[in-house]
Amino acid sequence: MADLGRLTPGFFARDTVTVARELLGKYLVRVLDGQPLVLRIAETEAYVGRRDRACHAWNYRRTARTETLFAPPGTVYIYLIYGMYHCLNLVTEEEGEPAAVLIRAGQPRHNFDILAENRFGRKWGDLSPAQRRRLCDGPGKLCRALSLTRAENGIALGEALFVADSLSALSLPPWPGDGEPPRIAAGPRIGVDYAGEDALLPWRFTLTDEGGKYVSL
DNA sequence: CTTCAGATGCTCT
DNA sequence: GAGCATCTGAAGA
Repeated sequence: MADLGRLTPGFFARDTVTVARELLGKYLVRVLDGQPLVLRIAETEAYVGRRDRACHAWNYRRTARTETLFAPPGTVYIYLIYGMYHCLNLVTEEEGEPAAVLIRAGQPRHNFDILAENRFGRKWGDLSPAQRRRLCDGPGKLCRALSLTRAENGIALGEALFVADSLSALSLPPWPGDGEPPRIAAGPRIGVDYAGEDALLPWRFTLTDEGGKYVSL
């Protein structure tokens, strides 16, 4: 029953903007030392190399870094940004089409103490309300809380990291409000001014329900 | 609540 | 050598 409810490569082998929208409300699971750290995905962005100047692999640009974007759908793409933070992406479309969804924010759902330790070096109970609210409300913070680095770049979704459809698929109790159909807003992506006209594409998606408190900036 | 400077190192020109 | 799909802490409104 463990694999039921996990998103498969087929989910990711589709239009990237659609995948970015549909990942909202799904559960990102990071398994660390046998413990599942669980976030409800609250903010995503689509990057499409074929046509998108904001994408590292724009116009099929192939370098050591972008090589992962050409991998099969469901591959994990993690890169270092500003010398000290990491960004988590999930590769989409057919193999050879360089595209991915950036996971920008999530709401803590399970193993709060480990998430808090990874990010602040303290347990959940010792965090201020502001720290709790901001635990995973940005791509760098999310990677820190989940202990994801370039060590995980290029792996396939599987044992160490995967996306689940529901909490029940993880044998976790329901979370109040998570059962409702997600309300979604779209807007321009963050920090891509260098991309010219493509910076205006409404390819950033956020939850606007309770999850709206957990999206970046 | 807001703005702002500085951190820090990899990637590509 | 320039720039980057970011974050933090300090200072002010």
